Amino acid sequence: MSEDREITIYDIAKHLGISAATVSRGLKNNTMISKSTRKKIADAAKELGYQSNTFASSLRSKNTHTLGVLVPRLNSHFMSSVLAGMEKAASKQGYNLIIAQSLEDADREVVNASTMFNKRVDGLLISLSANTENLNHLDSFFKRKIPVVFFDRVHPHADTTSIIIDNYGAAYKVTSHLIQQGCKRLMHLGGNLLRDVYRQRLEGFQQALKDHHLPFIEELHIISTLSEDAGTDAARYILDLPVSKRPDGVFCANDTVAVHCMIGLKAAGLRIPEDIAFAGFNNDPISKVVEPNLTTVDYSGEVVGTTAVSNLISHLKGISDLYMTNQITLRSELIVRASSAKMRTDI
Amino acid sequence: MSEDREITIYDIAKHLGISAATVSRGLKNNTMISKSTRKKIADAAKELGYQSNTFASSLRSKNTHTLGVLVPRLNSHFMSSVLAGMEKAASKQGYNLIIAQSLEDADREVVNASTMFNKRVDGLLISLSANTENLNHLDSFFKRKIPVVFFDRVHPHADTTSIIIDNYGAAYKVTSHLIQQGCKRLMHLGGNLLRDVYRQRLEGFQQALKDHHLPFIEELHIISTLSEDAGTDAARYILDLPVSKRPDGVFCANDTVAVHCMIGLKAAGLRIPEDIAFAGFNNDPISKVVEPNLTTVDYSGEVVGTTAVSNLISHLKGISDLYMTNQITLRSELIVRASSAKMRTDI
DNA sequence: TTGTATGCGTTATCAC
DNA sequence: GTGATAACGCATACAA
Repeated sequence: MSEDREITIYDIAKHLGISAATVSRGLKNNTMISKSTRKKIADAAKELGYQSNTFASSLRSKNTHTLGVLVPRLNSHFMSSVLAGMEKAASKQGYNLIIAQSLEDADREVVNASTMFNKRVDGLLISLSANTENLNHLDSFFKRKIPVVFFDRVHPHADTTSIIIDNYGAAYKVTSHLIQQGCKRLMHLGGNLLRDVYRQRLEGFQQALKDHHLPFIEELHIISTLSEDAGTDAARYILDLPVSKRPDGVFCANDTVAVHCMIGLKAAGLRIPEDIAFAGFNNDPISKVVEPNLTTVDYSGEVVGTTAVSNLISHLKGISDLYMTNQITLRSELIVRASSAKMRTDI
Repeated sequence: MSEDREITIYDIAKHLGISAATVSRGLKNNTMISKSTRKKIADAAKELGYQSNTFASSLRSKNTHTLGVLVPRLNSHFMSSVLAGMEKAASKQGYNLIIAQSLEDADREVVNASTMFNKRVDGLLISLSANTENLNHLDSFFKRKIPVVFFDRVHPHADTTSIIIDNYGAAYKVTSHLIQQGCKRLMHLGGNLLRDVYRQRLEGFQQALKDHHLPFIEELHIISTLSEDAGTDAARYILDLPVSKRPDGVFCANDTVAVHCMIGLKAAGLRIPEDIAFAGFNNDPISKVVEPNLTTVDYSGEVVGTTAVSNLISHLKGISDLYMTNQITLRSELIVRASSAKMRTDI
């Protein structure tokens, strides 16, 4: 009974004895069309089971109401919060998300960017892979003035907006806090320095040391992927150090590496924070579960996501200024928990 | 200098003095076209900065190489693993993902399904919202024979494949394990029974009780959203019970609720597993962090994702059988950890 | 191996 | 308010 042919506005037009143009307008609630015909059109559409064809529309109207999202990995707590925020904000405004991950591989990022362009996304949201070195793969976007918004793993570029937090300041604050708790030999478990986020966390750490006249000890600076295994490895590294060379406080660039380092040390009988204090970054759910609870930096992935999308869409709609805002710095907050409440050792 | 007009196959054709049809074929490496012209076309494309327009192509060829993904929430550890797996499998086969979340709201799910259809996704991957009651919103897909694959939160339907694990069996095993550890008053912290996953976990729990001649105690059956707060609430509920009425073992439908219930009880001085043993579900990262580590059921979200996508795509490509496989049950495994290693109380 | 002609479903433009 | 028509960029049936 049901033809396999697609039902089009022409079918509705024929059904009602009006033109396809009118149907097209009516379906979009164009006020030019009389209220009564609009109603007739809507009814006929429902009756015939009409479902608009988005890309026929896109082809003609030149916009897709689709945003491309390019992330290093989908499956981290932070990133999935960001995506949740993005999806929420986008769908509220009638936009869809097409999502791809680079898996920290710059080549894959290049391919994905090209796919996004071919799908003619109205805008691109991107957090760079660990080893992306330039933005050549985004040139098509820049040339065609398709707005690009960076978030988290950003890269300075004139024509874009970046959504970030003050990584430097937060790291400075965390480190100063550890120092105030009595730490004198501080360690840093950091991420890839090619990415600003991790570089700035390192720099904030270093500056805090300097301001408090403490040394930056190369031996106590480890760069890793910040994974669970990296945390376990770091614990082993610490345990292998002569006791006198061990750190008495560790600032980690994320919570995962912090927690699994703590677990490794605890298993070896070290006390936290008495022997070694800890602080992480992200306020991941595990930070509230590990014992002692992990001091960390809280900032909302969801807000990062909604902010990025809102900014992009308002730019698309021409609501924003002529030029895009260049940088949006979101709030972050130091959350002090037991892992850094070091007992005073000088009594 | 750069026109704002899009560069099309016609531009390439003109540039080379050949027909657009040849260009179209050449770009897709059609072997009909001589190797030399193919090379010329590729070169010209690069030179002119050509970028194919996916939906002009889709309009004509009637497939989009895009899969729709509809999930209750993006930001859970399990779901983001699933999505990561899906994206990996899809991109490997040249497909893209367009992702939306229902936020556990059936109405939003209806809207999203319609959007997906309007975007003419080649297939749909869906995990149902907590309160979805029927599949009417998927009728357009069924009618047009657009393949739909359910995963996790599934719903039986003739024309679809479901990717699941044996929730009943896993729950039965977990519960039996708790009983073997000496638990006699078992509690269940479950999810919405409208969803098979949670219903089956309950049923496996109940059957294990029955088989071991233990009672199912209504008072010790709580249904919740399985959130952190739900865990905290459950702890309070348990603490408010007269000591003699408290459970000596708890089986939770996910790890989040388990862990936060444990934390609440520990804060009140209860010992785990001595006073109350615990088991969860999902093998979430927190299960390896909480003390004692949480006994749980492990199954890979990533495998769920890749399986769902592979199955869908092989169906699209006509590689699979004439009819879709109806149900695929993936492996799950009981992971015994300290939270259920109850001391024997009968010595 | 290549070219011609047409249509996919919609919207923009211009006319009435 | 509504209609006729062209155009969006590409792929395909058919012809050569």
